[in-house]
Amino acid sequence: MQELTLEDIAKQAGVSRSTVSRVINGHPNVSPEVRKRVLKVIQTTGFHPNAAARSLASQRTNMIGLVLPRSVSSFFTDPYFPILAQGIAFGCNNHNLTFSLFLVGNKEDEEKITPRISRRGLLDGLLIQVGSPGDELIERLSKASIPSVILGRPSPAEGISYIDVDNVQAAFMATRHLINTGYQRIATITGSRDSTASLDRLEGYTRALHQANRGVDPALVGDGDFTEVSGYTAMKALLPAEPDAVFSASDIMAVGAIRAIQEAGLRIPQDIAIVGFDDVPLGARSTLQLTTIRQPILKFGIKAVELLLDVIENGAKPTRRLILDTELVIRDSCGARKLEAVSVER
Amino acid sequence: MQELTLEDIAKQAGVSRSTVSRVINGHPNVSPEVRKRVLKVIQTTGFHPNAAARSLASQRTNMIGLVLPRSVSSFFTDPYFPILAQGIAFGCNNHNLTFSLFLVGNKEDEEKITPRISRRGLLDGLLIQVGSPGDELIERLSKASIPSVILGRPSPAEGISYIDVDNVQAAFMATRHLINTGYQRIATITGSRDSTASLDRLEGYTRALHQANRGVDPALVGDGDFTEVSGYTAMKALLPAEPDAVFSASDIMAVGAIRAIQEAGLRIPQDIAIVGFDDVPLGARSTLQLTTIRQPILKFGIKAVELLLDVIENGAKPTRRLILDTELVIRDSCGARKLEAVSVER
DNA sequence: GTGAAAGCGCTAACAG
DNA sequence: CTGTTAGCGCTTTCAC
Repeated sequence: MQELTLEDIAKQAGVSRSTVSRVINGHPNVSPEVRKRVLKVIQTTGFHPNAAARSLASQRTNMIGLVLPRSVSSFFTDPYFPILAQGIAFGCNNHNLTFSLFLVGNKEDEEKITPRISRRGLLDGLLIQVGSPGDELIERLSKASIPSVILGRPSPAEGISYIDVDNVQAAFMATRHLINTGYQRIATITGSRDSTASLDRLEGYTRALHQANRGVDPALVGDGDFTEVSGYTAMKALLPAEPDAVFSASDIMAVGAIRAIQEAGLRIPQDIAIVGFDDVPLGARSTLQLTTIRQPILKFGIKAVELLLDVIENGAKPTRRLILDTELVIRDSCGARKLEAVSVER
Repeated sequence: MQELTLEDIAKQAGVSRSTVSRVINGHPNVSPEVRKRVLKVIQTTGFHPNAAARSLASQRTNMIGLVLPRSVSSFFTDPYFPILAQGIAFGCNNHNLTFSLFLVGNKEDEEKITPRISRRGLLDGLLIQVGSPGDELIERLSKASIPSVILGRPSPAEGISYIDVDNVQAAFMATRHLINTGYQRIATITGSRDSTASLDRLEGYTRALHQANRGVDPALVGDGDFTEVSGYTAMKALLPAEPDAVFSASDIMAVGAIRAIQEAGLRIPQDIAIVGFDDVPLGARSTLQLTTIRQPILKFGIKAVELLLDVIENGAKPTRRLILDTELVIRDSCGARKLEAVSVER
């Protein structure tokens, strides 16, 4: 019913189309009274400027996209992505952007989505989740010369703007905490080996051990892939090596590991301590309070939007790097609390 | 770099702009040879038509939005929504639609998002998740006269197109299964009482009981709100009434209930049987294999997109209703398997 | 401070 | 089957 245009509003307010455009876009150089008059007409008519026309004329769509490549199959399996999406949605709401989601399910989707995404006049910019190196999606998309920011550290990272958390430092903290708490045989469960996040976390683990003048015992390094079942399997394989503590590269894998530990009749943290990574809400996934590294996922999403906005507005060069800090959250599963209680008693 | 326009392609192919437009849009009335020639130029130049210009001229954006109202706070807590989002994304990929996500976080977001959504030239249509009746979002958006389909049964539903699963029938099946398996004191844990899904599930539970000539014992009806912790709390409150089976209106609440049951030192299904609803991947949330009602969530999303497309293309009237079927998935938690095994042994 | 006018890049009659 | 032409509804110089 309301097929109103700028022209209609202009007529009703007794001004020109340009003036209406100015007040809508908050430009200066409009006399207060005229502005008021126009605003009033807009209000009463419930007018909304046509988005397509505006995009066409201004060369800005105020839309950004989030691309989750095929290799990110855990979209609905790991709470990480929903939270991330929510953070991005918040960021978009803050800046009046529209948030569109591109889930690449299979090769076919990839073929279809790529041209759609790189079409000009659709998106102002792109947030791209790093996947496995096999995904040549990042390359392809960056060739499309659309402003973009990678979520996570890509490899190689030259000439690419990205946002990441300090995975090395985080894993270092987690492992050092285990060392300081007194554990001797500290194992780790890695994420997919082809992800930089996983590699960085392994690096942090290694560094902490080295700093304590210990070596990395291959028998204490279990291979996971960020899924819960992989955590379970890896832990089972680790058990014969008799670790007294485990640093898991994700909470979800930690949940799997916990199950393996409990099934073996061992107690946490008395027999084996465990530290996770992410601090996602596990709900009743386990009764145990998990000590973990808190990633600021929501903030990560919000910051990613802001970084992308910066790239959109000020150009892709120089490339930006934004590394967010993490935090060690000590709860029950690492055994440090009890230790503390004991020392207090002394 | 590639600021190509239709005109450029036309020039290079030695035809007019309209012809290029025709081949891009797959219109008939283009000679095969010309089509081939144009296609070739498009290919080599890597040309993509400008989306904004196309939207403006055709009055179609090929974008649809999913709106999750404020009352849906469980976006990252319940796997349901990520799976739904994935289904919608698939549907969009199938039809070359762009999928935008509107997460309404708070009242402020709502104020900001509503006008953005109802702006013409942005979205062709809207998928709106039902929330609690308090959300006047549906009303507001439907007033914006943008084609839309509600996800779930709204109340009232007059004049509104929606897609839903047959919650009454599903809950009926679940409860009847419990009855047939031989349980006498069958409890239920409801979802938020202001959601139609929850009300319908309670209705199905009631009907099954009535059909078996049993009444509903208020002491066996526990109030939840679709969160896991509410399932836990509701179950604790139910325990004194000594139920021998429980139908939980969601899997996530069932997980909470299971925890409560186990903490009370009771076994599942020997002491208390339990049936959930949704069939979402619970992972190691519980070691137990949960008998549940399978909702075709992915399909739900895909169908929703198709229904919306129908509304967009053929008008909002008559209003559409699409009700998808569910399925009872028998696993361990209901005790029927064992029963079966026993009867075989006889 | 305000209006006129020229596009933004495409689609879609309408001729031919 | 193909080209010409008129917009789609807005932003944005450029005069005044």
